[in-house]
Amino acid sequence: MKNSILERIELEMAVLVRRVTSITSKNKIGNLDRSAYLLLHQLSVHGPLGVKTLADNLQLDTSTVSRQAASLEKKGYVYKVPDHVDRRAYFLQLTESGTEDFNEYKKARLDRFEVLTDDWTDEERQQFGHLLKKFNKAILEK
Amino acid sequence: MKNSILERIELEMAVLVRRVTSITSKNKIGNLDRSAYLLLHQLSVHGPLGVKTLADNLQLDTSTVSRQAASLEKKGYVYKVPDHVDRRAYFLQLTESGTEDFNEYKKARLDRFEVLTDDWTDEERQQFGHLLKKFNKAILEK
DNA sequence: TTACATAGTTGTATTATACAATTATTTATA
DNA sequence: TATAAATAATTGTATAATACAACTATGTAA
Repeated sequence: MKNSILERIELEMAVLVRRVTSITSKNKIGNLDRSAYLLLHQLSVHGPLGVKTLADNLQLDTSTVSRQAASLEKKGYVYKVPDHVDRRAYFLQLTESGTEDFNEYKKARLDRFEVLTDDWTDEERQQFGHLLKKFNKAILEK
Repeated sequence: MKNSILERIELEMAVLVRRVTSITSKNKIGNLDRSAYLLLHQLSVHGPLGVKTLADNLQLDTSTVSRQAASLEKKGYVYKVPDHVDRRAYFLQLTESGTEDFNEYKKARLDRFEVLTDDWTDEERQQFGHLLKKFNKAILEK
């Protein structure tokens, strides 16, 4: 029945979040945690962005992003570029070392996922990626 | 290529954890948060368990579980049953109100997942549940 | 019987987060 | 155009979930 499928998804999702959280709280490769990673990911994909935009994209409060940004700035991973059009705002720009460490962290994550799915078929990996993306989109929109 | 599939999984997983965390930090149905939910889930599936076993199952520190248990006890969701074999330990037993609120919370979660996947095929839901489970198992074992 | 191990608790610290108040600036309105 | 409302970012404060370390009481092994 549909309901038992949902029950499985529901439970495994709770477990997943619990486990992944517990992994990422330990596995700090270099100086990056998951939050910082997602922020840098945004910058690496979209180029320089302001705190507001990042907060929207990451579904976080601006105060949270502001602190994350400050922390990344202190580590030399990003720097602030004034927005000459709107002088309240500025853009967070990835530094070279930020880019480097981001890539290193990403590589380490990929290696981890590679191991975790090394006995999966390509079809399964494909499906999993597809469904995760679909699910994330649903969360965002519904 | 295999690598781009992994990149998708890797990214969507980071996003998923971020989004789900942000949902569950707001959506406190009744008195339950995700941690408490998983603890009660353990009890509801396995029957009365001690702090140590719960901590192992949930991959948490015993101190963390101890506090969660204390908090659930204060809310009247569980109570402690002394273990007469090992007098250092006891079992956490679900109360009636604990069971009730657990079920209510679970129902609310299921409804949420129902909405999130209402335009999915049964096949997709099935696959998603299956792959999540497989992935969780991999995290635990690898 | 003494030493080591274990179940649980409590003290302390860290991290990620939100909300509220504040400052500086921009946009809209009267 | 002058003033009011909105907005970008920061900072103060609070909370929640977590870990590690120290401790107590009890159990197990040498």
